[in-house]
Formats: sequence, structure tokens, C-alpha cells
Amino acid sequence: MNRIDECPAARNLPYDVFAKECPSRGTLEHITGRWGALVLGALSEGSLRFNELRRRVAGVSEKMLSQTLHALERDGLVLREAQTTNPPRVDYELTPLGREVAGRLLGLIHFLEGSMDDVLAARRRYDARGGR
Amino acid sequence: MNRIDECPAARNLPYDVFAKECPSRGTLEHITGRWGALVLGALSEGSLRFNELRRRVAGVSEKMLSQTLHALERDGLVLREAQTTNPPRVDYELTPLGREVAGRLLGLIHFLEGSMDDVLAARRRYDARGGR
DNA sequence: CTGTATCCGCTAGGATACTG
DNA sequence: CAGTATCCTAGCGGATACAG
Repeated sequence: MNRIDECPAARNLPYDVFAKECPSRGTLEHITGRWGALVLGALSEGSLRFNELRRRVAGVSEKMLSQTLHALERDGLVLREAQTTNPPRVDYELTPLGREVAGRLLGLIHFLEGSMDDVLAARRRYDARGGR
Repeated sequence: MNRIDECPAARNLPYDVFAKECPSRGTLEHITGRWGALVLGALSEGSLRFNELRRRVAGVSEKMLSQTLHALERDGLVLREAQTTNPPRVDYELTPLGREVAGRLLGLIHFLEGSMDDVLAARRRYDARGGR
């Protein structure tokens, strides 16, 4: 097990997401982007087919789902398994790396869902005093 | 301590980030958006002033940093403390809620930075076989 | 220093139609 | 079912100028 999470300051890695040109920033955006996080979250409950994903991630268009899946597959987070049957059947599932990322993301999502009352209260206060 | 992370299926909350109209989706986007994640990550190491933040989050423009900070403040994740001195001095720091969110985000970021070799290897494989 | 205001290009992303 | 192709637009986000 690594100490990375426990001691950020002691890290000595070639990648730094705070740096402008680091490739890790692009991957972070795939993961945390508008649809990436939701797709990973959905797949963490098990493999899903294209249209199952579309229904689970309410509001995503075919185009964006397709694009998102390609990016995540390219980054090695999602595995695409196509069967050449008719009608075609394609299953998407997480890789081990994807599972770790999705687990962390889902932890964040669930914490957020559980904190929304606080968030909405904060918003009302902010708006009530005129957004200063 | 809550069971939320341990047992997603047993949750029974009024908020569902997978639903199209749920306000939690908007907040998730503030948190995981292009700049939100980096700002929260930067502030988790301590309070920072506006231009300190700009330097730490390399590449962010004044406009987007300002916008991001407002959104995070409104959601109750960031606290803004202005001193009416001359020259003015404004410190930004995390609220307790913001600290929890930022901690989880930072865990994800550090895990990602530690996995970038795998990610880049996956990308090379994907590209080598022509992106199928 | 800490921002806001304005202009504007670019592209993320939605709608629709079509293919295998 | 599982996508790709095309068109189109709202708004993200950068650059610059200005203000308190």
C-alpha cells in the first residue's frame, strides 16, 4: 500500500496535476468531467450496455456518451467487449484501475448527496445577502 | 460516521446525482469542473490569497478563478475573508464541508498522479491498434 | 492587490438523421 | 442495438482594459 494519500508533501512523482502541461490534468478532466464521473459511477455497480448506460446517466446524448466512453477506454479505465452477434451486443466494464478511480469518485458523490441540505442552505444564505 | 460509502444500495436520500434535474449534479460539476477540483486541492493545503491561488493553479485566468471561487463560496465549500486594508487582502479557505470534499478529491488526484504511467501505457496500446 | 467589465473565438455538446 | 456523421448554437473561457 502506498503513502501517497497520507503524505502529499512527501511525494516525488513525475506528474503534477497543478502543472499546466502535465498529461495527468487531461486524464483528471476525463474522469471528473461532466459525463466521465457519472459513467464511471454507473459502471462501478457492474457492466452495462450502451443504452443501459444512456438510461442510467440521465440526460447524456448518444454523442457525448460515445465520446466519453472512448476517452475512458483510451485511458485504460473502461473495457469494451463487443460480441459480433445480431443484434450487436457491447458491454462496458471497469478495469481494475477504473474500479479504484470509480470507487473514490462514488465516495465523493455519495458524500455530496448526503451534504446537499447543507449546500442548499449555504446557497440560500449567500443569495439572501445579495451574493457578496 | 455514516454508512453511505459502504452501502450505496441501501441509501435512501432525496438527492440522486444520476437524475437529470437533481441540484446535486450542479454542485458535482462545480467540484469536479475544470478549475473547481484544482482550486479545492490547492486550498486543502492552507488558505491562500487570490494571486497565490492563480499561481498555484497554473493556467487559470482571473475571470475563471473569480467565477470558480464564487460558485464554491455559494455552495458553502469555500470561505472568503476580506480585509479592508490598503492594499486589499483577501484570504480564501475551506469550510469544514469543503475540507471533506477536498480531501476526497485530493486522494483521487494523488492516486491518478501515481497511476499515470499505466494510463499513458494504455493510451499507447489504444493508439497503436488504431483506436478500435 | 483584488477584482469586475467587455469583447470574442472556439468548442463542448444537443438534435437529428443515417448506417451496419 | 450500437453507434457514426452532420449541423448548429449557447456559453466556456482567454485576453484585455479598467476600477476600488
